[in-house]
Parts: sequence; C-alpha cells; structure tokens
Amino acid sequence: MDTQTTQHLTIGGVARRAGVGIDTIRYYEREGLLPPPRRRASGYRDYGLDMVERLRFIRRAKDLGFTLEEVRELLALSTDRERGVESVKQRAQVRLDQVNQRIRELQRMRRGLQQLIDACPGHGALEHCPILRALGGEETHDHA
Amino acid sequence: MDTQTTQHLTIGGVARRAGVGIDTIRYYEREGLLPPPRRRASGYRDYGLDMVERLRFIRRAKDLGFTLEEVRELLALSTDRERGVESVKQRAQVRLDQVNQRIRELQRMRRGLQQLIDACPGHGALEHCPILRALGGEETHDHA
DNA sequence: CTAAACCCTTGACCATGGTCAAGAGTCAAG
DNA sequence: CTTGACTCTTGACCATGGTCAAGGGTTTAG
Repeated sequence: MDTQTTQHLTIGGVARRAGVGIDTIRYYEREGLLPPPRRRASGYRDYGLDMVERLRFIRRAKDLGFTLEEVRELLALSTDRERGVESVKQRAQVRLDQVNQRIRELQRMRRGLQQLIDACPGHGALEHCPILRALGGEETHDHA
Repeated sequence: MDTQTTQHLTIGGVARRAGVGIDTIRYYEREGLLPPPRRRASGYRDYGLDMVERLRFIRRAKDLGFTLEEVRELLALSTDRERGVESVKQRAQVRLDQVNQRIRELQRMRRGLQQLIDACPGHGALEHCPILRALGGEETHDHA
C-alpha cells in the first residue's frame, strides 16, 4: 500500500494521484518538465507529493491548450532562483499576454462560426447553405 | 505561363492559386480530402478552378479550428444532397461549442494569472512570491 | 519462498499534418 | 536539341505528445 500521507511515492503512486500514466511521467522527465527525482537504493524513482501538484499543473495548462514547451517555460519560473522576483513576475505577464492573444484568436473563430450558423436555415437546398458557400464549397469533380 | 482563366491547371498552378504547397495537395488527395483528378496523357494531374476553391475551403475550415478529419466529413456532407444541410449546421454548432468552452477555460486561467500578477510585489524573497506558490512550484530536488 | 505487482531502461511505434529527397519522365523557351 | 522548370512515384523524415513491448530487477503479500 501507499496510503500514507507520505513524502515517499513511487512513480505509480504519483501517476495514480495525478491522473496521468507512468510513461507520461518518465516522458515529462526526459523532456525536462519534471526534475530528475531522487532514487532509492533499488533505482526506483522517489517522489514527494509536490510532484503530484506539479503534474496536475501541467495537466491543467495542457487542457488550456498550452504546448509542453510553453508549460516547460511556465514551470521554469518556479525554479528560477537566480534572477529574482521581478523576472518571475515579468514572465508571468508574458504568459498572460499569450493567454489573452489565444483568447482573441478563439473569439475570432467564434465570430466566424457564429455568423455561418446564424445565416444557415438548417434545411433546404445545399446550394444555399451559407456554411458551405462561405467555405467555398464546390461540387466534387464529376469526371465519369 | 498559365494566366488563363482555364479549366486546365497543373498541380503547381492550383497550389499557387490556393496558397498551399504542391505536396500538401497530393497529401490531401491521399487522405481523401480531394478527389483523384483526371490525368493528362503524361500522367500530370489535371485540375479545374473548382479545386482551387476546394482548397481554399479546406484552408478556411482549418483556420476555424476544424481538423482534417472534420473537414473531410464536411466535404463529404456537401456532396450528400439529401440530408446535408442540417448535418453541416450541426457540426458547425458542435465546433462552436468547443470553441466557447476553450474560451471559458482560458478566461479562467487569465483571471488566475492576473490575480497572481497583481498580488506579486515584484521584489522580495522568492519564497513569498504568490506566483510561484500558486504554480505549486517546489524546489528542484537538491540531491547532491 | 514464491508469485504478483511493481519498477527499471532502451527503443519501437502511433496519429496528425505535412515536408523533402531521389530518380525519372514531361514540357516550353531559345 | 538542350536546358531548366515542372511533374510523377515511392518512401523517408520532422515535431508533438505520448504509449507499448521486451527483458530485466525489486518489493510485498501470503
């Protein structure tokens, strides 16, 4: 069992708690999203609960459409002991700007889609479907 | 030259007009997004201007966040004269719902980030930086 | 002690959406 | 006719984000 509130989890315990696969954890480690953990005498990775949190953070960020590369940078904020708080705050601001940018892009997409849907009667001849027309829909080649 | 208003374009002419790469056209053909075109005696693909339109359709749909799989379905629907329009509209609606969902998630993250930035003094000890704390940022293991 | 369940590493494999290269044929200009 | 630009096919390759398998060692319950 590993029902303990412990600071000592195996990779499987972390995986279960964080809701990710074991292979995913090792993959993230290779990719530099997770620090190389301590090892037990057996060679087993030895994690604390903080890794569970970190993995949940990654999952949330990924769900929001951040790439792993972006997540890596985001996480780097938390280990950037050298450059001080200003730099951390600054980089968080950059992230915020990127989030805003992403929101604007999605809103543009939304407007486009909404206009098409509003204009579509939902029935009738395909020739008159504004969705297909707006997308430039032409017939398939009929080269019998 | 191929400045003609013609119905006879080579793959390169189509590519230039549609703003995609030649390889992309052949790729789409393989993937079933474009019908296999007529061939000239030489074996060259022989396209009409309708293919330019179709490629633009694909590009716009992709810009709206449809995957190629979804685009393939849309194109298939547009040739299904019987029960096309409702399906097309329905799919656009599904796509819109997805976009809205993602926007909401991003807005949630934006609020979170903004609060952190507002709360961060921009100086002082890193241990007290609310940004790092909220990221679940723990120190990298110091296993010297 | 044994067996199940876990962990280790290396390295292959998957889908997505292309992009590029090799080797060969075709076409248009000069 | 030759040259250069274009096309053909096959098949490899790229990045992203994992996932699985093989062939081991470890840990723990019974």
